[in-house]
Amino acid sequence: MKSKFDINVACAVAEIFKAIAHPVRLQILDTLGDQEKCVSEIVDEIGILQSGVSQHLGLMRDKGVVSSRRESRRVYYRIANPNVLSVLGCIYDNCETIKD
Amino acid sequence: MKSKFDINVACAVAEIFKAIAHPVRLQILDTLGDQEKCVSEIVDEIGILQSGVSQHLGLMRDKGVVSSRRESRRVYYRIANPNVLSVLGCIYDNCETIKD
DNA sequence: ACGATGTATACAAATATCTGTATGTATGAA
DNA sequence: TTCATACATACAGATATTTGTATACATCGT
Repeated sequence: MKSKFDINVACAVAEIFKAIAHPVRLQILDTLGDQEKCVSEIVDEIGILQSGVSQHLGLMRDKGVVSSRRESRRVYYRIANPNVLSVLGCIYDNCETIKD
Repeated sequence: MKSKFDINVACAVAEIFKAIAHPVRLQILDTLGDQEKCVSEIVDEIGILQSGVSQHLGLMRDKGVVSSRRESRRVYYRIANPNVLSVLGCIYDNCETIKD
């Protein structure tokens, strides 16, 4: 049986996974959950440089993982791709086993 | 609310995701599903060089994503981490939307 | 207009990943 | 032992990712 994935679909899915597959980005997505947060809130919670957070957010926005809206001086981000929330749900459900 | 993930857990989870986040490795995992296949079967189905398949399998084995057993000349691989199957299930369930 | 705050981006050095070529190792058959 | 099959690995050039520093841009208050 051939793969259900052709190479194009595999590449598209891999792009999503690559956008998630980084410790800082996982922490950002985790702190976002189904909420909306601005960059400075995320910076406070993750504890890395603002430029780094912006870069990671920009990368995820380019891949369609998060979306943003500006409200006055602040830019609010949220998880845009519902599949990402599903996948994160799988992680939480299995977090203990994934850790090991 | 601080992240449920500390940096160590985030790194561990990211390692799993990095092991998955590649077009060829996604195709390998897809063709494996819950079955066991030997390297040459995978090579036939994915259509890339044997050395490449072995390298990707080795990487995933190092990360605990797949496991292997030798039977005479052949080495059979299967998905070892049940979380990976869960996550792949999420992808399949949402494949149409992920593609876009 | 000016300064302060909040966010984004350019750049570069360090590091990691990917992939083809060549070769090595393990097993079984003759 | 020798050969063929099946798989693994070493190596290296190409490419991509990561991260800090510096700076640019956007918005608001005065």
